[in-house]
Amino acid sequence: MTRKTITPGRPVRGSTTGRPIMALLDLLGRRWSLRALWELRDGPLTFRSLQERCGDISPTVLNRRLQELRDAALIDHGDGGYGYTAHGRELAEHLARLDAWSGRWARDALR
Amino acid sequence: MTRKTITPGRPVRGSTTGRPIMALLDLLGRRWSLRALWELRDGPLTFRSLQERCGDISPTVLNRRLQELRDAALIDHGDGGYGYTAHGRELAEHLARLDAWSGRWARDALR
DNA sequence: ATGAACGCTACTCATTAAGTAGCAGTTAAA
DNA sequence: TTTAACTGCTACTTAATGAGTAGCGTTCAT
Repeated sequence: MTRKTITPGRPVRGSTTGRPIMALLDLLGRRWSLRALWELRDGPLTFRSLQERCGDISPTVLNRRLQELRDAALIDHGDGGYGYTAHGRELAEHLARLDAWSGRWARDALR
Repeated sequence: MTRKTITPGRPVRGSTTGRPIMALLDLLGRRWSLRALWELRDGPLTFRSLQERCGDISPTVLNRRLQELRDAALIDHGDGGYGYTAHGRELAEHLARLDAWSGRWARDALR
């Protein structure tokens, strides 16, 4: 099996430069990637409970995303299920800041 | 025409809570959303040059993403083409921080 | 009036995700 | 020692989304 792994340093959808940010935007721009990362914020989750928290996302896709995130060393699968790696935790902090920001965005950007 | 607009306060793919972060993750998790926002970082771009910078993405999809981002008040279309709104600029700052972070991630997360 | 740029829209075809079923492995209790 | 409930998946079919290409109706400068 040849997996479509996202690896910084290698070309990526719509970019041949291999700049890390491109790899990252490609990875996170896939359906459910961001959401899955977000749902792990309070600690590891099993495959099935993560699936449930993502609104009963199809296991096919969830599994694909999890493999990609694992290949990217953002999550791993250990005791308690899927959880952040050290780098994943750093990325999650960025998401937490986005969460705070999104409140303001929601309050006054629309209407 | 009924557009699939992402609006904080309204339910979204895989979530019925309407939390702003859910709307945001859904919006940004669509293909080319993040990339398009990223490519506007140095100033407004025309539809066609934005398309070019995204690796000749199909105009159909680009247009859809741009409409969504416009509806979300993250970009607008004025002199010089598509550019950030005030909120869009704030979001872009988050992306800039991700860019900085991704360098470290690339350096020591893989191999 | 011609050409070049603009922002699109309309198609067809390919890829991706959704949705549902179920399997093989582990654990723990009866 | 089978039963039950969990685990992480995989295999399918169908639906939705994106890719790819052509070209239209503007505006602008020549």
